Amino acid sequence: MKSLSIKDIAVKANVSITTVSFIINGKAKEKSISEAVIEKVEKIIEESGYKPNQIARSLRTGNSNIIGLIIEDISNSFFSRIARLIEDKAYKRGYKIIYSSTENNVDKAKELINMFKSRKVDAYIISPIKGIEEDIQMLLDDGNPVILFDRNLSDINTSYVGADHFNASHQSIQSFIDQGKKNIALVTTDINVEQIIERCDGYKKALEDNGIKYDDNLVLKIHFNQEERETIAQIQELFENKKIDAVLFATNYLAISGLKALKQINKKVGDDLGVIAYDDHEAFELHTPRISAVQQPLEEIAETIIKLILNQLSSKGKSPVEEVIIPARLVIRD
Amino acid sequence: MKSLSIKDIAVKANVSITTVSFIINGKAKEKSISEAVIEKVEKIIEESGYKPNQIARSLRTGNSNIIGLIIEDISNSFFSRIARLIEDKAYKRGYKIIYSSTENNVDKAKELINMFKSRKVDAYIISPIKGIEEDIQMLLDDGNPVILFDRNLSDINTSYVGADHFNASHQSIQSFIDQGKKNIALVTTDINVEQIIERCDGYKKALEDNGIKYDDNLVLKIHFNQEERETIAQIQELFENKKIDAVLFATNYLAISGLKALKQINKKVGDDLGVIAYDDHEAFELHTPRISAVQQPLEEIAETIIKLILNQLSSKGKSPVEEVIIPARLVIRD
DNA sequence: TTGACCGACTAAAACGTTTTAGCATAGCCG
DNA sequence: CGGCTATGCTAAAACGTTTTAGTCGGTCAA
Repeated sequence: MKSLSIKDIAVKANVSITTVSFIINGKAKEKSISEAVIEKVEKIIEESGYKPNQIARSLRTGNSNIIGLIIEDISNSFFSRIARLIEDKAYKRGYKIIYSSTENNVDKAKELINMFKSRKVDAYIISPIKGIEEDIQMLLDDGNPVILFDRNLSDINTSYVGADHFNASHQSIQSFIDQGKKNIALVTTDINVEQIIERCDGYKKALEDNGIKYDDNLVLKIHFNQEERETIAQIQELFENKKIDAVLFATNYLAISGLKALKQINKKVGDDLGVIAYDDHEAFELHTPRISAVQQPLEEIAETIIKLILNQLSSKGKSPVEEVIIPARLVIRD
Repeated sequence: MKSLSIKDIAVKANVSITTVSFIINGKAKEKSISEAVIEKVEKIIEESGYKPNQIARSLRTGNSNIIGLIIEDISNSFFSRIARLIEDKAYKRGYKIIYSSTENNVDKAKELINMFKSRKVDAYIISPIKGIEEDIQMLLDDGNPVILFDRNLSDINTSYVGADHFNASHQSIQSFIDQGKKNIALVTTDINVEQIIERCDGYKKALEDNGIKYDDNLVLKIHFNQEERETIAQIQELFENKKIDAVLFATNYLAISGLKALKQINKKVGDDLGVIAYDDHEAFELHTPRISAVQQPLEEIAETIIKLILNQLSSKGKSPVEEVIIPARLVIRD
């Protein structure tokens, strides 16, 4: 069963395709189509359930009303929540989101960009990784709106929205120190992205500010794509061999693995062992004792991203590059 | 900067558009294009970084290589994990996923279907809700491949993939009874979807099979879109007013709210109060004590969905309708 | 020498829109 | 009455592909 085209409607209404198109696009008044014709055509459209073919429309107009969202991993709750918020807000403005996960793989990320490019998405929202600077620069050169979020790429001059990772991390460590902790570990990942680096820098700076010597042995860098089992083993090794009275996990999934690790070796979180996780997670509120976490203001981040994107989309010319750094909130629990 | 078109390539290579198209689509041999020309054109394509415009391609061929995925809520870990798996598998076969969340809203679901329809997606994967039967039937009538998952719609005759909710639920309750529990509560949602109904039916049947009378007062139906605060209050009320020694939560987010509720009123999960959650969640493994859960085989579900979709896409004719029910696994913890 | 066939390629239609440019007719002013 | 403007509409080009139905020369068998 072929679906209806604008032509079918035109024939049924006994008017030209042009007229139908004007009516569909709300230009009827402007183009001085008579009230009678407008009504007739609208009735026919209504009755027949005709929907314009977006593909043809996109081909003609050059825009797709689709925004491409490229993230690390949709199954990570930070990203899935952001995705949901962005989707929701975009949807309300008539845009659809088409997303994909890079899994921190440069090749996949490049492929995704190409895929989106050939699909002519109207704008790109990217949580980038090192190694795709060139591809992003090409998008910018072609005049596409691009917003980076969560992590910045210093070489790229485009708008960015993210939390203040440095200060959040600094503040977390400071809170440990204020509680009298001295041997503070950091469990982080080995992926080389700005937001992770800032978290490390905040850690170092806080130690330094308090006259505590930075000890490389207390920092564990976990390889990104490895099995959780291995991660757990490495964390256990760290805690068994070092004297540690507090730990900052640089991502929520590391914190989850870490808590599992501690549980298995029967190390209790509490007064003797402080834990803060970067990025909140439902599990933390529920854990006994409850785990403190750095909360990124997801709603605000999503809202800002959409705002910037829409600005760029409406002002055809170059919009100013904006970097929005949003404070994150350390939620101390128990 | 306009992006390149096939015409630019043709001009550069001094051949016709047709020839370039054949080469791009791997039909060069078949159409007897000479080796020399193939090489020349491929070189130019390579150098110029030309990518075919998928929109024009879709318009012409009528298919988009996009599969539409309609789910309840991408920020729910069950769905985000499934989405990730589906995306991954589809991607490997050259398909992209475009997804959207219905939030259990019939109007939004209908709109999404229309949106996907006008975008000419090649196939639909839908976790449906009551009230969109007609729309789905229209898709089927138009000859679109449609796979339902997670929940079935009895009125609709199309392929379905889901877990065996009835038995998983039955088994969960049976395990409570085997431990000597008598007053078993069920916390579920009020959305009227088959998979939830099956979970309730499993609950009832298990009680009946063991000669325990079904008590309506032990079943709490939570309104879907309400604030978590309210949910927690209702659950607390249930536990404060009834004698309950075990509870099955029909979804993972209800279990999370439930555990928070119990924690607040200082009711300890353990020997005196058994808890099982439907759908696993990282928080359960981490909880003290660890929470038992029904695990749906996500990997298998995703794989089956993709397999069915690809079958339908390749066999242009009507493929047989298949209902695949996959056993779920009750993981008893602690 | 002819006709059939083959190899190597191409012209042009078609997909379903949007949009530019223009065509009647009518009314109005001077 | 001639020229203008407004009203109400439409023809046709264009967007970038794929694909059908060729064309054009050459080779080979009869």
